[in-house]
Order: sequence, then C-alpha cells, then structure tokens
Amino acid sequence: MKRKATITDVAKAAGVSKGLVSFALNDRPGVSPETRDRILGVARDLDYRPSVSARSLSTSTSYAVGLVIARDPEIISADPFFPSFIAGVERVLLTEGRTLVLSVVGDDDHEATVYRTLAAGQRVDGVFLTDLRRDDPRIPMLQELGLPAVTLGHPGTGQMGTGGPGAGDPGTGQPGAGEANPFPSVSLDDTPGTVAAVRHLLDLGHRRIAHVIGPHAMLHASRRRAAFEATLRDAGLEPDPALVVETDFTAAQGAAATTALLERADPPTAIVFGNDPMAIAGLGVAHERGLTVPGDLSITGFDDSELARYVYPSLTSVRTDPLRWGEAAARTLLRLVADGHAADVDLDPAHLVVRTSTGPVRA
Amino acid sequence: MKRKATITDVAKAAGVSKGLVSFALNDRPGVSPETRDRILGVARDLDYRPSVSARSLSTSTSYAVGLVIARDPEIISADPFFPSFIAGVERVLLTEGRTLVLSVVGDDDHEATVYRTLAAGQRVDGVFLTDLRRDDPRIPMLQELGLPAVTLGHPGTGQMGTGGPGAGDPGTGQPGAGEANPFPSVSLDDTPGTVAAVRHLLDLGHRRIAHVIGPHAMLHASRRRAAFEATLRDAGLEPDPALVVETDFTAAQGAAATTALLERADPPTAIVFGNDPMAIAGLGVAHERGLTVPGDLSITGFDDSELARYVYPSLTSVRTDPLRWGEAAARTLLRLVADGHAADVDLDPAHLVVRTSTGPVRA
DNA sequence: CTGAAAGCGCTTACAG
DNA sequence: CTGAAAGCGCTTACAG
Repeated sequence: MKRKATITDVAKAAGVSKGLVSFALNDRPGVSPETRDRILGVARDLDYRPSVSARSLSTSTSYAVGLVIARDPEIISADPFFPSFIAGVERVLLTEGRTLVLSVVGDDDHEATVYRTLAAGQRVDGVFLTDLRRDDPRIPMLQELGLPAVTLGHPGTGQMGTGGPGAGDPGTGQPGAGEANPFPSVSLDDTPGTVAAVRHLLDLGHRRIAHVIGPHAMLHASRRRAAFEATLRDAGLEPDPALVVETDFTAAQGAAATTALLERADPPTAIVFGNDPMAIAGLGVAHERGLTVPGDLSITGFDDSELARYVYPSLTSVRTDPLRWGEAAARTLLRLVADGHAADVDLDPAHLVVRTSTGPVRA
Repeated sequence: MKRKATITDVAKAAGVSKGLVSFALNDRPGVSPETRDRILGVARDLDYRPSVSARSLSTSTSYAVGLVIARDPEIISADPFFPSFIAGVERVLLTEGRTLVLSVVGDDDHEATVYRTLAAGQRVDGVFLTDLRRDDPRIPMLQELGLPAVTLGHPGTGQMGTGGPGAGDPGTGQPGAGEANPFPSVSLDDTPGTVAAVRHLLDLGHRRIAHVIGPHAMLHASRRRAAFEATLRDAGLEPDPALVVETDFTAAQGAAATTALLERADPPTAIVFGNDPMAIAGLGVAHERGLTVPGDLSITGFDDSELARYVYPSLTSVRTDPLRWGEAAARTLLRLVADGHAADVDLDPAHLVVRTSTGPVRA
C-alpha cells in the first residue's frame, strides 16, 4: 500500500506547477495540448486521484447529495419504493462522480437536526425532498439553510404533474394553497393511475369501494384521496368516509385495515390500497377469511413492485416507476447545484396495470 | 441565510486562538474549565458547526463509511434485506456523527472502480463487505487499498458464526480454504436456521424437498446448500441435485424455479427458498396451479421479512434480523476505524419461525 | 493553561 | 501558455 500520490507529486513528475496540473485535470482552457497530455499521462502513471476533501475545502462543494428518509425502518424495508428510487439516483450519480449520503431517521425531530448537520457541515450540495407533507416545514428550513433541493412532486398539489385542473380530470384537486415551490420539482402524476383504478372498479360494477391510504400528513395521500372521491362523485356516487382508512404504509396496518373493513355490516366489494405491501397483506386477510379474490373482493395496489405480478392472484396495481423517478430527480438536482436553477420535470404519469386481483362484482 | 460561522469567528468572539477553540470543541485536555465553557457557549450562540471537509483534510479522515451493493436494482428493491440492514447501520452512525455513503452498482466491473474511487478520494474511512463470494476478490483489493472493512460473515465459511464444526451440527461444512480473514467479521450463523427448516419438513414427513438458492458465487448460498444436504443425509436421505435450483434472488426466478420443479414427473412436496420474495412468488405459482399450501406443497422462506406474516398462508421463514446485523456491523466498523482493530462479533444465530405454509406431507 | 504557526491538498485570481 | 502565492477551515506539534 504505497502512499497516495498528491497533486504536488504529479506537478513535480511532470515538471510543472500544481496550478497547471489542476487546470489540466479539470480541463480548463489555458494549457497547451502537449503539456496537458503530458500531465494527464503522469497522473495516470501515478494513479493519481484528487482528494475530495481538499477539493471540497477549496471549492466549498462536497460533490455529494443527500437523501434523508423519515420513515420507520420497518416500513422502509417493506416498501420497495425507496430501494428502486435510490438505484435510479445512483445510476446517474455514478457517471457524474457524485456520491449519495443516505440518512434514515425514525422520527421527524431528528430529521431537522440531520438536515442542519448536513448543511452546516457542508456534507452535501443538495438534497432530495421526498414524502412531501402538508405545508412542509422542510421547505422553509432548507431555504433558510441555503441548501438546494429537488422535491418529488409539487408541494402545493402533492405529486401532481403539469396536467393542471381541467380536461375532465376529476382527480386534480385545487392547485395548492398558493405557496410557490422555491425548488424545482420532479413529478410523476399519480392522479391518472388512481382515477383509472377507481374507474376500472366502477366499470366492473363495484359501488362500495374502500380506500386504504398512507399517512394523512403526506401530501400524496390526501391528493390520491381527493382523486378517489372525485372519481366516485363523477360516477354519481357519494364517497363514504367510513370506507377510507389511514395507515402508516406497513403491511401490518394494511392487514388491520382490511380486517376492519371486512368486518363491517356492509363490507366493501373492492379495496384500493396505497402501496403494494398493504395490498398483498389485504390479499392475505381476504384469503384467511375464506373470501376469494376477485370473486368476493377486488384489490388494487400501488407502485407495481416486482412481487405484484407474482402473488396469487396477481395484483392489479398502479405503476409509478421509482427507478426513472430517481434518475430524473438526480439529474435535476445536479443541474440545480451546478447552474443555480433547473426546470421542473414531469414524468409520464402513473398508469394502471390490470392483472387478476380485480374482477366483476358478485351479482 | 447568514454566512456560516467558522472556527475563526468563534475564536475571535471568545477572545482566544483557533487552536484553543479546536481543543475545547474536541474536548481534549489542556483547556481550563472556564475557558472551555466560554468557548462552547460562544460556539452555540454562533450556531457554529465545523466544516467536515476542513476537518477531513487536516485529519485524513472522512467521517463516513461506505456500502457498495453489487446487485441488480430489481433485486434490491424486491429483497428487504438491505433496507433493514441500512436502517440498522444508520441507527448507530447517526449517534456517532458519521455518515453513510451508498453505492449501487449493477455489475461487478463497476464495483472495483467504485471501491478504488472511494478509497483514493478518501471518501470513506471504511466499508461494509456484504454478499461475500468464494475467494472474494474484494478482500485483497481492499487490503491493497488500505481501506478498513468489516465482512458480513466469515470469508472462509460464508456467514458462519463461531459455532464451529461439531456438536452434531450437520450444516457446518469445512472451515474455509485456510485463508484467514484480514478484517473483523460480524456474523449471523444461518446454518441452524437452514437445518431447522429442513428438519421441520422432515418431521412433517417430507422426503422430496427442493432447495431454491441464490447465486452460487455467493458464499452463503453454497453454505446453506451444504447445510441443507447434510441435514438430509443425516436423516438417511440422498440429496437429489435436480431438486436444487440456482436463482438470482428475484421473485421472477423464484417463480420460474417453482414452475420447473412442479412440472417434474416427481415433483417435490416441499420447497425451501433462499429469500422471502422468492417464497412468496412460489406460493403464487402453487396457487395458480391449483395446489393448496401446505396441503399439496410446503414452503419456507428466508429472512422473515414483514410480509411473511401477512401473506396467505403465512410464511414459515428463517429469521436473520438484518437490522441488528446492521447495528453490529456499524459499531464494529467504527471501532476498527478508530482503534485499528476490532473483535469479531457473533450475533444470535438464525432461527426458524414456523407459521402456516408448512404442514404434514399428504398421505 | 494558552498562542502563533505550519500544514493537510486542492483551486483560483494575479502576474508575467 | 505558465508560475508563484494566497486561501479554503480545520488540527497539531511546538513554544512559552
């Protein structure tokens, strides 16, 4: 294990100044081609790699971006969203020589501390903001800290895309409380997926459709709920609040919600779940109670994880493509950090993937 | 967004030298209590946070550890092992002011590059080595790079604990090819879990038991296979190589393996799967083919993920506790980085959690 | 117990 | 096109 070569070693070996080596390496103008090639050759021979901390100190740049996930460990491991999202992020970071700093914090208190520490210590140049919440306190905090960020979805309207209100899209909801997003957003509108799921069930004759959603505090939960209810109203049905159950996204609460719904005097004939693990747990509960799916109960999931296609019956789900989402978010964040601004990105909206867990309501 | 306070600001405000501030902050001896308190007070007032890159540059320490995962994104998101492991790691990192640098690389070529870059750029002070492979090339590489590491399991014998060969444990296998582990290991012996799963099935009367394992190149796959076969031999049965199917750990290949096994002229009456997603996919295939579980087919999983208890029938699985594993690995790595050495850790071995996906063989 | 200074390995004006 | 020097914000011997 030989001592690491520094820029001084390279300069000496190439017979030039450190400054020139730096210029050559970062290919900035002002270095003659021959000198440049010579320097690069020497650097390669010496297996020279710049020290990130030295660069960071000079440039006030960390060459890293941060993701802090404020969910219970149990949920994170059950829900395939984040692993896929992260894989997408990594895909672009790797080619850009950037690094991902990941933080998993249980509760929200710790969350603020983590952001402050990351920002103050210059650990990261920017962060991803996921699981947007109503009047998300992280947005002003990040602004105050001067830490660039990219939001997943619009803070005003959840994850909504540019679609905007109109064109007969009943799930649109109101365009936010007027608060503009100071950060670029990368959105994947899940409204069409939710709407399609409900319409699909309506078309199959279902009239009592339940909705098992994520934490109310998360914007996308309330937005999906709005889309869900608007679609019902569009069909002339009055949404029954008793058929909406809030959960923390765990399979455990998905199962509990299903049990509660099925034990009602007037149980639903279909349930729309907020993620696949809950839907799979719901499937389990239905089977356990001797119900057949979709004969007695239709079920839809959300996110279309790998398992969706392999459970029995295979799960009708809404595909959101977390991998591409991660890629787009990373590209946007890098651009924001580099240029000081970046345009909003709207990915292809979520769409329904119909499989066999949904069927006609029993006559 | 006010300018960040530096150590110079604190020194000035406290009327002392930068050096003394540094001593006070890192509570090293040689600062009078009163001065110390004054400095700390000023630091708090100014909301001072040391610049990590400046500290890194002075101390040649990055205050970060690395995890590079060389699996296909698809697999990572299906398998809850890593998310849980990472959550455990974070739990201890957070309290130690350390940070996790995560890298996800598809293929193994990129893997080496990533390690070299992390090491050369001084991005991390140490790394976790997961998914140990036969004669793992990463071990000599890391040694050469001078990058401290902690291995999950012993390189010689897979994930085996200290249990060692003997005490009637048929799954022990040979104690490695003599190559000593230059790094401390944190092990969670999965042999007892595998043995218990097979014995459980044998007790239920099963004689044709299949094994759907992970990639052969991964040590734990071959070690579990050895444990599996030894347990069968112990019961006087000759393992049938045709009943062992290698997969890449995806639900897709778990499903395919199940189909292949069930289409045999002499299908198995029980299948032991290498992870839960494959087992759940296997469950789906069985149901799809009109088989009942466990009536016609018994199934066991591995890792005991959250979903295991909520599918139907609930999945008998082997609990490996990735969260505690992550905590222990992080503590060990931090100790190694700080002290230059750390003792091996053996966690409680994996154990079987019996649920309802296993039952007596049909008469 | 405290201060002044050098050094970590880069980048970046500033001169020539 | 190239060199010499200052500076980024810390830590750490070295003196006193």
